[in-house]
Amino acid sequence: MGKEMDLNERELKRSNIMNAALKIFSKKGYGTTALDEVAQEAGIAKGTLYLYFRDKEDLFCSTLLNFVENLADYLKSHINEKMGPLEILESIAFNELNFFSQNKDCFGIFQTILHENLLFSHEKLFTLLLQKKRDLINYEVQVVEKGKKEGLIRKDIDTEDIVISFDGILTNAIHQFGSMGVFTPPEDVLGKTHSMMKVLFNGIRTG
Amino acid sequence: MGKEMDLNERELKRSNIMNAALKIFSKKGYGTTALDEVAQEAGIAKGTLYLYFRDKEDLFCSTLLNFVENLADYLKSHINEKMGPLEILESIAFNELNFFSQNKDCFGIFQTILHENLLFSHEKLFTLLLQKKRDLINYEVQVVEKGKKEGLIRKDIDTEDIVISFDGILTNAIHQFGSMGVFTPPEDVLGKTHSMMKVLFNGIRTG
Amino acid sequence: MGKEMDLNERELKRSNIMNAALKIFSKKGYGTTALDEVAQEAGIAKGTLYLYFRDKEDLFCSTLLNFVENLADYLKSHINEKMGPLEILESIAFNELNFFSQNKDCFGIFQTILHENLLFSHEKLFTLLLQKKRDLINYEVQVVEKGKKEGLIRKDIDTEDIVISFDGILTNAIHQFGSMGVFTPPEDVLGKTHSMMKVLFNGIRTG
Amino acid sequence: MGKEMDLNERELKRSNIMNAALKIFSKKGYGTTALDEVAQEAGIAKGTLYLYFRDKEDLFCSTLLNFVENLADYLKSHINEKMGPLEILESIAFNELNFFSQNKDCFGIFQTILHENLLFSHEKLFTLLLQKKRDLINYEVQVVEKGKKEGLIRKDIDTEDIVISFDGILTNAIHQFGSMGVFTPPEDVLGKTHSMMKVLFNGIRTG
DNA sequence: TATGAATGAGCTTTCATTCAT
DNA sequence: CATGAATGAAAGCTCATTCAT
Repeated sequence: MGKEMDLNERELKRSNIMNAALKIFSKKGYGTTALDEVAQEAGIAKGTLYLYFRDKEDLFCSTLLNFVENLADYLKSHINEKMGPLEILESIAFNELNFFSQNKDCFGIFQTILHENLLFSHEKLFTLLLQKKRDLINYEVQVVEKGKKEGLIRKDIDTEDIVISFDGILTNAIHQFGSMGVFTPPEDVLGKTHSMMKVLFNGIRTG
Repeated sequence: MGKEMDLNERELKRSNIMNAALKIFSKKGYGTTALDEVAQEAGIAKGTLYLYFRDKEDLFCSTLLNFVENLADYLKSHINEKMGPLEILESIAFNELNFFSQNKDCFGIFQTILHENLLFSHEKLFTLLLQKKRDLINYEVQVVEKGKKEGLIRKDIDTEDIVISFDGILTNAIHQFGSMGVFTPPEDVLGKTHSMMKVLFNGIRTG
Repeated sequence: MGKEMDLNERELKRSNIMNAALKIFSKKGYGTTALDEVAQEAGIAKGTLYLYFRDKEDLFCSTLLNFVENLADYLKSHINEKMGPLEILESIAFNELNFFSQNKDCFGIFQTILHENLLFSHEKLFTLLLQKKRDLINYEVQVVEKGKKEGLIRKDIDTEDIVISFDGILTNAIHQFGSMGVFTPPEDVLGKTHSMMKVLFNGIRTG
Repeated sequence: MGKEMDLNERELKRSNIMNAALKIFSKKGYGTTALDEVAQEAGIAKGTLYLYFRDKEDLFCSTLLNFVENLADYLKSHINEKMGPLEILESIAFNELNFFSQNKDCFGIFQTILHENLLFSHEKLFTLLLQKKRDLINYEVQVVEKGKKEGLIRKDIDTEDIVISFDGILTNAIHQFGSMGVFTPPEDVLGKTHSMMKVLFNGIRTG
């Protein structure tokens, strides 16, 4: 009956759906989420989901992939060549905290990414998702290595351990933004970031 | 089987089921886990589950509660009064890493605890579970406070931030033990722990 | 099917399902009826039932309510203001017998209404159902009272006893229409009704 | 290990179980009754039921059969050869009302007998049950026929219709004793019986 | 005999997916 | 393209029945 859809328009609608899906998957996890609810959140009919995504798994993986890409782009956009390694780590921390404090709906997605990933072990899309996650980590590894070379970061700790620590601190801090965290969410993200980075950079031990 | 069951025997069977459930829930999360699989893992019939647990939610919450209690007990059993605050943190880190490296099936349960908790907001058992988690964190808060009083820990970082960092580092490290971790599991947990704690205690910045 | 459904169409489909349900519930009672069979009788998939009814109990109560309403409407449509009390009772008897002789599937529903009502004591729908039943009985009470005032009905018997007798005779007669009745179904309902009413109106004693 | 059970003792235990079963089946109907509850009511283990009854159906039919036999025996024990037909009908009515007013638990069993009978169409036991019911009705038929011969009962009404009316009035009256009847249970059964029989014997029409 | 833990078939219910409109 | 009613496979849960003790 009608016109074919503009490619951009299609991409826009996909994006709209993924935003809704991100919200619901974040809140409920994969297995517990009903597509009914995603459709409702997106303001479309359930059947329409299948015009844009092959199936639930495709929607899930696409949503996560999209999210990780958005996050990575956001983080990269705040980094420039003139920054030193420590500055870069601080920037990543600040902007990641900032990103999530502005999108509180998504705080649960990290757990989903980490946890439900075994479900789809053999899917291309999932491999791609894992790759994206790895990319971010690899980038952090390079930054730390560079810091070591420049004599800014201790060489007696495995780069691997440093990155794990950095990511762990960040992830856990983000999680505290969620509704059921033990501590209250920070009013100023900047102060929080400094505090966190002080732990990482200077340790907690005195003298 | 027949004849009334010994209370201990009943507790033993409950425990057996919870071990199976822990494994499956850890791997799949709550929503995606089918009780069929739990029953099979436990070597019992599906209906038998309902002799020991009211429903799926009860099984889930009981399993998590039991797990957290076991972990807390394990950690406490390795702490004594003579240890200083830093030693205690190191002990918690070492033994928690150790616990999970010996129970690799369970590495996913942390995400489940953190993430799927919104599902059952109004259940007593779940409240209890949250309480247990909080207990552990509160204990860590006390240790850090004591460290500050004794002049061992910097007073210019919020205790809250320190605990978040400590837990984040640990949680993320544990997660790397899981099968799809970015890094390979460490052969010696002791070395890993020292490395992690070095980051926390001394920071990553040089001189 | 697609596109929003007409309200009348929805009501029609609900009605179709309730007709099937009436048949099966009548034959088997509540507890013994499997929704599989209802779906099959209605010519739809099992899942479709849940698009029109919340659950089995809702289907059951709705079906009974619908049935009682239909019966009441049918009976009322044959009564007019010019009829005397005895004529009205005879009309109710005749048309109720007639209704069931034309819908033999439903002869068992009375027992279901009477018997399984304790199951759902606290449901709104069920309260409504009881109310409908009561309405019919209250109407009969009024008719008998009017008959007494007009000097057509003996005043030395409790109205309550008269109504119980009237309903009992009718109910039992209807039940004889069922497949395992002791007596064979009457060929002419009119004759049967006269015979029944003769018992009620004139008693069985001679002279 | 032990003695064989005395036949009377066995019969006693069967009877105990059937009493419990009668209570529960009366309240819930066949399909909705769980044997757990019957066992609990009888104060025995669930498995023990199977030492006395082949299966649920056997328990159900045996219980009904036993009940009908008990009722019939009770009714017969109050009839003697000197009584006239009308006296006999009145005796049946009085004693049946009396029986149920003393065993209010059982008021629901009539519906169960009438309704759920189609379930077991091909069972010997069920045939037997139907036979017992028929026996009672046949006896009433004979009494009415005798009444007609003696000129006490109108010959212009089918015996069949008279018996249906008699049973219907009784059944419905008994049902009013149950908790959800529209009318309140009578304090004196004797008065109630007279009232009911007045309807049957003399009709409700004046002059 | 009596027990009650264990079983698993079968039922209720949910929800990803399809397809006629 | 969009819809949402319909589907049916699969999941949670119940309970009649069995059997080791």
